[in-house]
Amino acid sequence: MHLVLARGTAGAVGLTTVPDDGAPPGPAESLPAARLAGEVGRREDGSVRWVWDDTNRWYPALLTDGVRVERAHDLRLAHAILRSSAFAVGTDLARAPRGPWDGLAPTPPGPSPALLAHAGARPEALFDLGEMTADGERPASGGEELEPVSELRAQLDAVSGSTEPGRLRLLLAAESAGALVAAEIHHAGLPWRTDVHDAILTEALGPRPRPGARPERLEELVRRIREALDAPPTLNPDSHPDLLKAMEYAGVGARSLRKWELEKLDHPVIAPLLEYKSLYRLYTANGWAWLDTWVRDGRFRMEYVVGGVVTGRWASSGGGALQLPKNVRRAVVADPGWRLVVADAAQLEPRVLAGLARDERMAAAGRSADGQGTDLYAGIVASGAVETREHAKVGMLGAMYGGTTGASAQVLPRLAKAFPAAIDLVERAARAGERGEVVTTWLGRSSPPPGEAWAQVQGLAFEEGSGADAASRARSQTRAWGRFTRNFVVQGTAAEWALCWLASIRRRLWELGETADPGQAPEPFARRPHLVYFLHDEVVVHAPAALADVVADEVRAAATEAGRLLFGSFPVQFPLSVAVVDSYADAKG
DNA sequence: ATTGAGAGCGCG
DNA sequence: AAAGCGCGCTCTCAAT
Repeated sequence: MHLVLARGTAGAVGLTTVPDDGAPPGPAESLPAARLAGEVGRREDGSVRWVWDDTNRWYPALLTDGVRVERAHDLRLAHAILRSSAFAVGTDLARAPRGPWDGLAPTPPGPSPALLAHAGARPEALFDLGEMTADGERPASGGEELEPVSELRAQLDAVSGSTEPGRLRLLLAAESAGALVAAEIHHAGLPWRTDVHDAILTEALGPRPRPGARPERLEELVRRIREALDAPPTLNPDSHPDLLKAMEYAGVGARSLRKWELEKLDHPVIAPLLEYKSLYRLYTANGWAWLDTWVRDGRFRMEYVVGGVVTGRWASSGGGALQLPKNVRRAVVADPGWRLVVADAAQLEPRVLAGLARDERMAAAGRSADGQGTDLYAGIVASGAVETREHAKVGMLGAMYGGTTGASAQVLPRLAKAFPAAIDLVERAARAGERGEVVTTWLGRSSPPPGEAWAQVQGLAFEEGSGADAASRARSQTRAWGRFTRNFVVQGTAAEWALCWLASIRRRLWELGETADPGQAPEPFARRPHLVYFLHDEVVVHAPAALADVVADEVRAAATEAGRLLFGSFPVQFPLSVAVVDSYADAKG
């Protein structure tokens, strides 16, 4: 059963029951926003699916009131998928003209709407629609109203009228579960020890400088750089043109300032410069300013953007949540009496490719009798396809990314011979992209069409009297789009596996129940293990110490479940490396 | 003052 | 070793 939440008038909330069997919706009930959390908590029984326009518009307020829901349907996210899915092309939803549900901007997980509503501060602002769209069009803000009940009907019809209702149903459920997870991670926050982070910074950079000044260690390196280049004190190492000029004058012979280019050169400036760049990065991207901005009360509150990447991966906004450098992960420390369970999926993308392509031999290469799986690249070596693990790895990466040079291209023919189904699948995706066609993930997320600029460049190449450069530009653009679609099917399906994994972990953790003593985590997680981080193929669970080992087992079971959800009985395994640690840095990365 | 680009590096 | 996929962030510098 679906329970649809909608904005009512004067801060009221409308609640409508929509049966699963296509029967007409019940009458809309109206209740004051202040009573919403209580009402949701009362009706939540683990089987209802809560439907709302945007998870971040509703769920943070519920969490603040300690209410967690088991299942949701995020209409904004679902609409975006259904609108372009190749599985749903013939449906009314896909054929309808652009409407208020198209191009809705995600709501940031900001201050809690319910709290604002209680405080009486601009309650209508709680329901403001997002502003921008990719093409600059303004979606319905004001004029057109979002009508969640009829939109749900349209979406359910689109799913059942699609060519793959089962897969789309799973995709929408997984995407929405992901939205719940993202909101919960924001709510709980990643445990972050400011004192440890500060110690890391002080050790590397020296004490925190006064505003506008460079840290001691950086200042010292700048002196050495100027000295090695015989440059004046006006040389600004943060200005690339400035620095390159000085290096040219000193005869260093650098064509760029990229780390791996500099590493090939032999000159006294190289060592201090490389060290400067590395420390400068730490200082600017994850230094004291970052700490001030993003860590409050011992928690880093990430702002994930679910479905923010075309492939279906999550993006993030602010804080660089998906780029936490390894050297600051020491600051991620479990609360006293709690542990971190860190798990990452081993060789996720090639395994997903094996499932996608139904490549029995590649699946076998990553499989072990105990069901836990074995190193896929080692298995490829054992199959005799290539000589070394490194060859297997760069070969597979090249196949999935479209690499055309070096060792990766060299071993590709041998992989193609040993695993024809897998390699053929990515090659076909690449050729489809080169023709300007759309490709689709296993569960039904379709790639965007190439776009106007693409067609223009292609058109120019065939025009009368167009030069060789126009033709080569078109050719290189064609290949680039082929690499994109080649990767899209793999990366996108891996993202679907990860969503299913997350959803399963989330449900299993909740089912583990409560411990006796509350920890420092906010309700509803004070006595429960909960997700605190997600990074494409990796999760961190914050768990009461006594539950850490059983949590590790559940996370493994969830990976197996995700594999089954996507690929049924096809025998591809998804092994994890799991560590129970106090600090994130102690999990082997 | 604000905006957009390019360069570079962090993560998977 | 530094090609090939997807991102976000911070910096400088030129354009507005």
